[in-house]
Amino acid sequence: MGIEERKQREKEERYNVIVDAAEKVIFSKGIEQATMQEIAREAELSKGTLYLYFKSKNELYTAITLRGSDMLNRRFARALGDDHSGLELVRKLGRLYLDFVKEHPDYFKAFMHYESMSDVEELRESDIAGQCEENRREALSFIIRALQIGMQDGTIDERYDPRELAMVLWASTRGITTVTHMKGEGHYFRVLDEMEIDTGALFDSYLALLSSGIASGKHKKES
Amino acid sequence: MGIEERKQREKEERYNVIVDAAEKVIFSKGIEQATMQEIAREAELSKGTLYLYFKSKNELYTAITLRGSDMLNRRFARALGDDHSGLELVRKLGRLYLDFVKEHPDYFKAFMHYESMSDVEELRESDIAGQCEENRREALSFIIRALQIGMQDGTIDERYDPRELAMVLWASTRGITTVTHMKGEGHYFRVLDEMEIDTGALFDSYLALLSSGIASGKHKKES
DNA sequence: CGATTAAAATGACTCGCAGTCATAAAGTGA
DNA sequence: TCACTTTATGACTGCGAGTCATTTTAATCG
Repeated sequence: MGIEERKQREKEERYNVIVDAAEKVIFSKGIEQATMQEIAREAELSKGTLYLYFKSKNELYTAITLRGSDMLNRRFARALGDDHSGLELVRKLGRLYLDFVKEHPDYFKAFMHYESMSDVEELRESDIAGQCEENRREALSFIIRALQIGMQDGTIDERYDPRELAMVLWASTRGITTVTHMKGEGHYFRVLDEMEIDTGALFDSYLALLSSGIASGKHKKES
Repeated sequence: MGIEERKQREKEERYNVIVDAAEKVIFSKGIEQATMQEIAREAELSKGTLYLYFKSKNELYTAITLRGSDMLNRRFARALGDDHSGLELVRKLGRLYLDFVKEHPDYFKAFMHYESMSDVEELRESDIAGQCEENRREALSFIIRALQIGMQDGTIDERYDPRELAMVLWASTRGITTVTHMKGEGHYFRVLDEMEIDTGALFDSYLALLSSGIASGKHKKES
């Protein structure tokens, strides 16, 4: 009796069709200008149906956030499988994040929006937001693991608390990627345009700075 | 003939009355739930009048952002007058930013919203947003100055490009303050709650990390 | 196969708000 | 007091999020 399963599958399929449509519309006109009507049209469904799958427009946008964070975490997970030193792994994770932002600025925008909503009651009731939180936890755990590997193989200073340090790295890297994101097409951020700073160089500076801070004595590259 | 001046003054006064009212309403219910009608009531003016002073609800919120950034910059400016080493100044600026966020989370929320709007056309036409950009430039220039002071007095490694480094510091500090902000009342950020990390300690770690990265050789505090 | 019931989809409708604009009031100057 | 300009008003419009009574589709059973 595979009927239940088939129904389940069809439900997931519809869910994905809707999120696909939402991405098309929201990525092209922005969350504020996008309307549920248009997303419904794009998905070839009625507006009402959208509300059978998502509690609100915001939750639908959260589903997009979830997709982005899934993708990012998959990349992180893959990198952790590689055979690198802990310090290299930490750098690698940072670089993957940056690449992701450059490659998928629309998902990053969704991340930003999700964060700016973090004090809205509505979020807490949403399963989808719950999964986003789970992904955040996982991402952080990847960094912690990389740090622990580094402490074992001697590339990272073992006097740090890996959990605290992971949070510091996560947060500060997020800041750098935000700036990189805003350097992109169509953002109003004058100073960034005027100082003709290359964001690649910016990120390299950042990594060098951090590396020298977290590396164990013998692995610091001092001039 | 002080009539023109008086009119000017009255205009500014009304502007401030409106922004005061907007703060009351928006800070208490959030930008999405706040209505222009209610802000008008709070300001004891009609809704139409609000639109004589602000192009849109978003621009009104931008005016709040401007107030916040003015306040922050004033604090920065004051600190730069103090007699500190460059390295200490850089740390001081970071700490001032953090204190500001803790003291005025609502302004910081406005900052976040302003950033998440940076790709909306509308912003570019707004004088008020222009002043926000000017403030960003000024804030960055404070950091650059602190770095230059440090390079002169020998507390900061002079091999860095101060402008690039300033941007790195600005961006990464922003990331840390964001996390600190989200640790506060009513934010949905599970990992942060579960790991019972103190944000004060987090910031200290961050500062220590950076300091060891940017300090000149003789000013590093190695164990 | 109908017939019966359950589940999913629909789109017309409500409601609330951002933003407008014709009208009114207040201020200015002669 | 009148003519004219500037500022304020709130009724009004348009639009879009979210709802829900109704219809359509699909599963279940005799």
